[in-house]
Parts: sequence; C-alpha cells; structure tokens
Amino acid sequence: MMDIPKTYDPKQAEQRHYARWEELGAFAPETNRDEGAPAYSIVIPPPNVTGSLHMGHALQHTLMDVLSRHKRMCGHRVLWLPGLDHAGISTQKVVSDQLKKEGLSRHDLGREKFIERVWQWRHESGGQITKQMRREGASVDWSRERFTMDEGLSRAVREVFVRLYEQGMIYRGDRIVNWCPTDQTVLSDLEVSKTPQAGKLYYLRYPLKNGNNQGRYVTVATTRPETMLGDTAVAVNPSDERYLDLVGATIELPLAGRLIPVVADEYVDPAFGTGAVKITPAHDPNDYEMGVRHELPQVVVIDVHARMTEAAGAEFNGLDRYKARERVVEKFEELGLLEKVVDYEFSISKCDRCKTVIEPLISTQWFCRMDELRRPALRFLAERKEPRFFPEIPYEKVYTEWLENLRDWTLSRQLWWGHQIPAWYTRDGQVIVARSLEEARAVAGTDDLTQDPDVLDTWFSSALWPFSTLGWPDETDDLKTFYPTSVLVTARDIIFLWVSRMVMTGLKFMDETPFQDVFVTGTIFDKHGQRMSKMKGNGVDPLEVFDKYGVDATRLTLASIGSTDTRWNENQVESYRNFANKIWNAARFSLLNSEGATVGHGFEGERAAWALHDRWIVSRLNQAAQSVNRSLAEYDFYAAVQTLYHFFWDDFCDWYIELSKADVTATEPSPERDAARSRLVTVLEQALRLLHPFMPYITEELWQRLPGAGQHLLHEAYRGAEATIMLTSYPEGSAALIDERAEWEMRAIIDLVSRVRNIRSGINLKPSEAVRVIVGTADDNLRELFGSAKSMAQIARLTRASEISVRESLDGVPRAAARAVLEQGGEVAVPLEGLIDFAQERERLGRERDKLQREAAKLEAQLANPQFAERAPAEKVKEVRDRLNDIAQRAAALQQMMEALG
RNA sequence: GCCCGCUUGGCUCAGUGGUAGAGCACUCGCUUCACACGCGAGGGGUCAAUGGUUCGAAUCCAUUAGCGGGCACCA
Repeated sequence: MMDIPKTYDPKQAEQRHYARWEELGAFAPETNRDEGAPAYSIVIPPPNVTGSLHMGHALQHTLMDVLSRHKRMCGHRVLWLPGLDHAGISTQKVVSDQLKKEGLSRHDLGREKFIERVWQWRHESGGQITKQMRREGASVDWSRERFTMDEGLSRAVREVFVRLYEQGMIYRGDRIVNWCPTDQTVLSDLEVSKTPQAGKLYYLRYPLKNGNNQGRYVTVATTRPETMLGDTAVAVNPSDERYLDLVGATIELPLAGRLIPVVADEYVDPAFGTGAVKITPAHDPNDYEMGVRHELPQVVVIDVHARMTEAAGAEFNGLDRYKARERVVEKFEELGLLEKVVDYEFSISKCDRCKTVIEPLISTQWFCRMDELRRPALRFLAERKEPRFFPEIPYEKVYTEWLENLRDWTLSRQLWWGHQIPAWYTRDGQVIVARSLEEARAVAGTDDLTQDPDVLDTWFSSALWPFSTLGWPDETDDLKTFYPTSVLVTARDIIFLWVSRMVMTGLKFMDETPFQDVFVTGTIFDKHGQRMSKMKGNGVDPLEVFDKYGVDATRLTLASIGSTDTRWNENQVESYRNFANKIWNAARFSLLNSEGATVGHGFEGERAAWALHDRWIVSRLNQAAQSVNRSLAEYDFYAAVQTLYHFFWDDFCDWYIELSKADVTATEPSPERDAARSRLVTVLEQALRLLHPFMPYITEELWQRLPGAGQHLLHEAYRGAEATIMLTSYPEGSAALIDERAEWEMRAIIDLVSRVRNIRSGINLKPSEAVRVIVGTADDNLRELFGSAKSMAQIARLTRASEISVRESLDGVPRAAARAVLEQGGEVAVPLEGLIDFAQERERLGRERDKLQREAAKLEAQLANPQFAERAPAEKVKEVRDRLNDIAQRAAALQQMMEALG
C-alpha cells in the first residue's frame, strides 16, 4: 500500500485476475447457491473456428459480458455459454489451401484423412480464439464450451433432420440452384450476393422456321449469349401486339440448329429489350420456372466447372463460359445475326466467400420447406412481440419482411467438412433417412447402404445452437433452466442466416422463442467510414488496442458504441484509458489515506447528522446506480457509460474527494478521521462495483486492495465463495437515499466556488494568491449554508480564499471588487484593490447581462403570446414565468453591480 | 426498382416536442501535498435545405439534396 504507482498498468491486472476468476469457478452458474435465483442465459454467437477475433467480436463480447456480469451481481443464475462454429466452407477452404502449399489436394488425402487434418487445424485455431476471449475478460462458462461438430450437437442435427424429413418438410429433388464453380458446391440464396456489374446486352436474331414466316426473325436481348446454346424456347408477353402472330411459331436456333417454339408468358416485360426473351431452363432461375410452366426441355450446356458441355456442340465443348461467350458472339456476327451490342449495367450473383460468379445449375439437392417453420415465427412476433429487437427500428421490419418472402432452403453442400447428411441409399436407389447407420440398416433390411456424401449447410447446426448446446434432445437440467435464453447479441448481417432460423427451429422443437430479446450491435468502420475487412487490410486488431490502452478502456469504448454504426476513433479509447487512470488515482489517494478505514463503515447514525458532502455523494451514488440499472435494462449501454463516467469523475473525484480531503488527510489519528476515511473507501467500493461489469480488471485490482473488502461483501447468493468483486451485489440505488435538499445545497456550493474561480481566472491570479470572498444573499437558507464553519472552510479551501464572509447583501463592499451573481440567489464579491480594470469588469458584467436579457426577451415574447397561456399546460406556463423572474432578477443584480463600479 | 436509416460545434458521437450536450481537439492560467493519462477557467453549433403541423420543432409530417444499408427473377 506504500508504493502505488501513479500510472495504472493494465497488463498486470489483466494477467492476474482472469485466471483466478476461472479457477474459482466464478463464471459457472453453479457458483450461485440460491435455489430460487432467476436464470439469465446468453449463448454466444459462435465465431468461425477459422477466424481470429476482430473488433466486431470484441464489441459483441463486451456487451454480452457487461450484461452477464451485471446480472450475476444482481444475484441471477447466469450462464454465458461459449463455443465455436465449424464453418463448413471457410474451414474446408483454409485447410485445402494449406494442402495446396504442400502440393496436395483434398482428393489426394481422401475424405477420412482430410477430415482428420481439419480437426487438427480446428484445435490450433480454436485455441487462439478462446485465448483472445479470455483476454477480453469474457465471463463465459468454459466448462460448457461447445463446438457445432461435437457429438452432442451432431446428434441434435441428425435428430432434427430426421424429424423434419419424417414430417415432409425436408425433401430431396432437382432444382435450379446457385453453384459456385470454384468451391464446387451449391449455396443457399443467402450465401450469394448481387453485385452491380458493367456489362453488355447482346441483341441476337433468331430466324423463324415455318412456311409463311420464312426470312423473318425474332431478336432477343441477353447478357449471357453463351447460354443460347441451351435455349429451348423464346417467350413473349401474351398481350404484346408486336408478337401476337408469332406465339406458337417455331424458331431454328442458330449454331445449335435445334427447333424451338415461341411461347407466351406473363413474366415477360414487353418494355424491356425487344420484348422477346430467350429461355434457357437449365441455366437461369427464371427461365427454369418458365420452362416448368411450359414443359420445356432442359438442355444442360454448362457443367460444374463452368465449362461448356458436349450438348453445347462439338465446337464449344470444353470451353470456359466466357470464352464460349466470345465465340458465340463472333459466330452470330459472321452469320449476320448480331443486331447490336449495347453497354448495360446489371447485377450479378457472386459467391460470398470467393467472389466467383455463380453459375445457376440444375442439380439434385436436399431442401427444407420453410412455410410451416416461418408461420409460427411470424405469429409470435405479431402476437407476442417475440423476440423483441433492439433497436426495434429497422430490425423488426427487416426480419419480418424476410420471413414473409422466404423460399425453400438449400440444405446440402458438396463438401467434406460438416455434418454428413443422415441419408443412406440402397443399391436399388431407395432413400433411407435415419438417426444412425444402424437404424438405417434396420429400416432397409440390408447392410448394403451408401451414405449421401454431402454435408449440411453450416447454418443448419447453428440454427439449433440455443437448445443443442444445452443438451437437447435430452431433457437436461440445463435445458430446463436456461432455455429460452435471455438475449441474443449479434451483428446485423446474420439476422436472416442465423437469428431467424434459430427462432424457427426453437419454436418448432421447443415451442418457445429461443431468446426474449435480440440486441443488434452497430458496425465498426475505419476512420474513413469504410467497412473493416481482411481483404482491405483496414481492420483494427483488438489485441493491439488492448496492448496500447488496456482491455478496460477498450471495453468502455465498445460498450458506448452499442448499436450505433461508428467510425473507429482511437481518441475515444485514449480518453477512457485516461478515465481508468483517474479511477486508479482516486483509489490511490483513498488507499494512501486508508489507515483506520474500513469498507462499509462511516455512515452510521442519522443521515440528517451527516455532513452535506456525505449526504450529497450518497445521493449521487444512488442516482447513478438507479440510472445505470435502468439503462442496462433497456440495453442503453451508452447512457450507462456516460452516467458512470461523470459520476466518478465529476461528482466523486472533482467534488467529493476534494471536500473530504481536510478530514481524510488530518495528520492526527482520530475517530473522526477514521470515519471520514471509511466513508471515502465505502463510496469508492460502491463505485467500483458499479463499474465492474464494464471494467472488470481495474475494479477487481483495486477492490482487492480496499481495507475491509472480503467475503462478507459478496451477494448472499454467493456466500462462501472466495472474495471477488465479481460476486458482490450490484448497487440497486435506493430512492430513500436520494436527497434533493443535499443536491440543491451542493449545487449552490459548487456554483459559488465556480464563480469565484472564474473571477480568479479572469484576472490571472496566481493560485498562491489568496483572496477575500464576500457573499451577499437575502436567502436565509443560503446564508446558513454558506455561513457554517464547515462550509466556509471548504469554500475557502476550494477557492483559495483567506476569508469568507456571508451577509445579507453586498452593500458596503469596496468599489474595487469583482462580482458575480449566484444561480440560486445572491451575489458574490471578491475585493481586488489595484487589480481590477473597471472598464473591463463592466464589460464582462455587461456581456453576461446581455445574455440574460436576450433570454428574458424570448421568454417574455412567449408569455406575451395569449395562445401560449391558453394552450400550453399550466405547469409549463408557470415554469416559464418562474424562469423569467429568476433571469430578470439576475440581470437586475448585474446591472446594479455595473453601476456600483461607477 | 422497392424499402429503410443517417445528416447536431474542427473530429467521433449523445440527445426525440418546452433553456443545444459529452469526449477529443482548441484558447488562457497552473509542477495546488491522488492523478500533466492531471487541475482550474474559457471559446466554439441559425441541430443538411425548404415547406408544413403546433402556443412552441434539433425533436412530428412532407419534399429536396448528400451519404449509407437492406431487399428484388427484369432477360
């Protein structure tokens, strides 16, 4: 306690406390011994096992940790469950790339060996992530850590798949799908994104066959000429008069030589292009639909590698799709069938992961019908507002609209890493969906089965996360206690991919929404407003920020970001680093003067007998506590941080510590000194508790050093646990301890002190130069307040005054004095013989008076408006009238002062 | 194309009907016995524009502009 450094070193504290908390089991819900404690649970959005944590993760984790620590201190049985996602495509890609460097492909290893290799990587990479989370201070229960490929979760995946299949909601079939030629797998609609593309629109002439149409042609417009080789019709709108006579006619498809019909379909927009559309059912989703409507054949001319097939004709067979495009256009030109080519901007689907242009292909895949799943989700939102979105705008609407327009979900992926689809095929093509090979064999009556080689979309297992992690399908205690979870905290880009699907499966299998609230975090951009990304290399590494400013300061910055989109601003972190240092030094002062002090003491006896600043700080503390609790209940993290920051810095440091100093630093030991010191550490201890969910490390570090801090301070639910601030009770804020009178009185003192300081500063007085302060006020209460020996000593100390005198007015004060009007009534004068520039002083007073008069004029105008008195609430009218009186009084006082200056 | 959000001091952001706020930056003065990552005192904004509703608008409505986001099967 003798040698507390002047500067807080975050690293020290960060290294010590996390390991201890973990050892104590303080993160586990079992630490709570209160049988009746309400449960509070959060499942973490499992980070991809391939990734390292970025600032977005740090943001989410900070918010979840604040909530968890807060609720834990409130005595809830808290479970924050950590885990990782196997991230099918990404992970397979990472490991494949590693193999590539060794000159190998996954096929060289074979499926089994490859998967072994992925597991190996999973352990290395996963360790990095959990290490980072520990650094963040995340109070997750590591004993319940889950991975989406764990046996338990895999079992849940199979169970859900089988049940949905049995109910006809999962089916296998041929459909046109999004195919990524690079990743060699199908993708769901959510895994492709449309990007604008500057391209060309090619106008191709298709000659008509048939007798009387000889020599005529139809022109179609297309962005993908190479697909014409797979055309099986041309469509026009049935109401399009230009083409009325053509419906039913036959076209001789150039290059292919195939005969194809002209069909009529409402889908065609007569206003676009030529009003005639080429139809390629095998390679375009819309054409596919139209093909089904008109029973058109499907000619597959592009394969899974985006190369032309044999069906495209010998001349094109094996060509890359873009090469084929050039060739087709050349050919049309040669044949005189290329009408024109125009520049055209359109959007194109790309694979989210590798940015390859998607090739729509017809393929046999597993799908999930969403209708029955989404209906309850929409109903729960409409009828019960579950889940509740924070912020409600825009996310509730975005979520609803997506659910309303949902289409079937493509479940299968042509990968090796993931949950292999629990479907087996007999030699004669029978499909058996079962929970295990044994079950499948029993059903099939044969051992001669082949399992479907495909795996499930990663998001299929994620969709079950809130209950699969708690032991489902078994009815475990955890499931009963912690489902549904309390809140989900996540980034907005996975509301569809993940949140909505969890809601749907939760309602389907647990009959309850998996979380009451969904808090959507903001997005952190770089300082230019660009999204942070690995590719751009503009990301800020949380670990570097931790190293530079400390975890607590970073957490405070992140907490105040909350749901706001914001540009990363290091200055903010620096200012919170300074705040941490302020806390450190406030504690340092308290500890350097703590002999004889005990936390929890010093506030004995009638409150009315306490000193003003003690009543005041207790009032402020309780106001702050109430406010923080209220803010957290609404997920208003920013407000909570602001409250804590200003309570600690402004109220506690700037005023309370200063006002306590005389008593606390008395050189002679005395019961009074002990009591004052106890009060100081008691308030500090409460403040540290309030700060703890946001700044776990520094608060623990300091709390451990407080005299009298120990097990007896723990929340009763944690009785018997080792002493840690983590398990103390969170100050609720008691209305009974809020003292309006003390706050009014302190405002008067603060105002008086500030006025005198302002005067001192205005004439550049050295701190060492003492002044005389004369207060004049007709208010008995104020005279009593300022005139008490205690107050006079404190005011003198804070204003560096040699003498304070309090009177009924400033009459008789020498002309050479700087004066100011007090907000709560009365005036103050500081005699400054020889130091005062009368003209300058008059000017200063005049400026202040003018300002008041301008405001008074506004208020007068308002009162003069008869409509105002008539229509505004009486309470408001009175408020304005009172304020006007107050301002007028002050302005008059200023006027008098100016006159007194001569 | 449709839908949504944002626009507040130099910067990053709070504020959602009744006196414009914070942090940083800036100016002045301070080695005042916790802290210069500090202390004290200041300056700075017609709240994007226009119109409307209202006794009263940064706040509600409409339009416009700029920025950002989501959705969409227009070849």
